[in-house]
Amino acid sequence: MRDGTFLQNIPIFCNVSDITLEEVTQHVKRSLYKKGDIILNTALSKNAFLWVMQGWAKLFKESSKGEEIIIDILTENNYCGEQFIFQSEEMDVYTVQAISDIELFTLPVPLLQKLVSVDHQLALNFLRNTLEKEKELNMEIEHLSIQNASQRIGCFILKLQALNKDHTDWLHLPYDKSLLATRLGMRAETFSRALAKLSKQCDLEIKNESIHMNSVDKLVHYVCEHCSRVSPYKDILQ
Amino acid sequence: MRDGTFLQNIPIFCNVSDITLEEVTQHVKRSLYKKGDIILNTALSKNAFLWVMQGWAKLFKESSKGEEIIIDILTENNYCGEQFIFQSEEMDVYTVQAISDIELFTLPVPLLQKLVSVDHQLALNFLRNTLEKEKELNMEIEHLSIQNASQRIGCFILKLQALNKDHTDWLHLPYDKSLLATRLGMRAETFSRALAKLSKQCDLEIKNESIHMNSVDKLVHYVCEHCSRVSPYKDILQ
DNA sequence: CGAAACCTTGACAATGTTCAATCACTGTGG
DNA sequence: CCACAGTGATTGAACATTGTCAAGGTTTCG
Repeated sequence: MRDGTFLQNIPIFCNVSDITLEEVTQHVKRSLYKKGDIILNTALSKNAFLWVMQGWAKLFKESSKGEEIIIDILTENNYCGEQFIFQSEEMDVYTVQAISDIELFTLPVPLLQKLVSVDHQLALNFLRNTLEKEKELNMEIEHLSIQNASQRIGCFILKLQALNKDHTDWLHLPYDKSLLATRLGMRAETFSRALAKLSKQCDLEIKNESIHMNSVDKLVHYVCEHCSRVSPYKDILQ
Repeated sequence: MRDGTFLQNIPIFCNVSDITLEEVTQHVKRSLYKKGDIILNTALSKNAFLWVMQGWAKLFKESSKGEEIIIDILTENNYCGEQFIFQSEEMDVYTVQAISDIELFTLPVPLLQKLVSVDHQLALNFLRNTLEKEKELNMEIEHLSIQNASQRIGCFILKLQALNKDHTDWLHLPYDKSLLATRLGMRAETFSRALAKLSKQCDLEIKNESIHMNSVDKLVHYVCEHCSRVSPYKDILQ
């Protein structure tokens, strides 16, 4: 726990001052959780910055009617809690739950508030990462408007392939299909039908939660048809 | 043009150093444009940070098929071009056009790059504003999933009311309905029908582009039904 | 094995899109 | 002042997509 060398590979802490690194090292809490574990409850979430190193977690809260509202799903190099660094009066609190075995670290928000206000490089790193997030959110909005259910699923599969550094032949959906459906803005039933349609259209083999692409090209062509992105997955995938 | 006192009321430049303020004052370009004017073309956009002081502008680009893709619509205290401050290889360029008479200022991106890397307070201001934008984008995504067409229109009307500082009885749609439809993720025809439905449901009077709310409460209740926001317009409006 | 959770399928309803026709408003030129 | 073209807005009808509800199938795990 005292060894903070891993921090220097985290984009947020790249090139920050030795003092910052020292303070962070002293307060950082690395943890492992099992699938299903509650990582942060609503009381804790507003005081924690959380960075995922490996695995998957979901952020959700309860609506007034008691149903679960998914706010975000995080995987490696995603994070949450940055909104609390400049806390305004009213802030969304949420619960964070592991949806796979997961490795992560957390930091107290008050510490980050202090460090960001002092360490210029840290502020710049946060700015860069937040701008990147902003860009992704803009893409997501565009996709919700112009992609149909099958295309959104296909887009998710392509992102999964980009995460698949070992280039294994088969991809595995990292969490439940019903949760994925919610994440992609559709019902579980729609997901089921849309995935079936996609697999016919783009020559995918599907066995339960495993997917094999016979032709990445076909999938990219079907998914990225109307996308405004300068370089969609056409170029990212080999 | 030499007088930069107005800058201190712009959130981005609040409390920045005198040196920064001096540099910005020397390079800032305040401008007025008429409705329809092109403010930045695709070549210029990637070198300009743009802040709207009054009026409305649209950001758009051409898809591969030549159709117009709306990226964003800006009004007072909105801005664009912040993505270029940390330019990665591939960046979206766009065209900015005035959709009402408009007052704004621009700054060269390279200057901002330099100032942000030197002035800690400026970096913090950008970070705060970007986090705020991130929050708004998250709300927009939630709304696209859970609100129907009428509710999204109602939500826009409530935001318009929040901008209406003079508390005039009648609101005026600030730009074409067809553009507003696109902005809200629907077709012009759907917009037309959904607005008619909304006006019946929530007791609105509508004459061309003018809208009068007979009951803000009814509208808020209809629009914010499922919204996860801590304080929706219920509390913002008197 | 058996219960629980998850997924799929069918029938039908609700919502939004597409295409074509028409209407309303604006501004121009005769 | 009117005719007329052009733009934007509305409406109707057919269609496509997605949501809803209910039933049944599959997988997982004690």
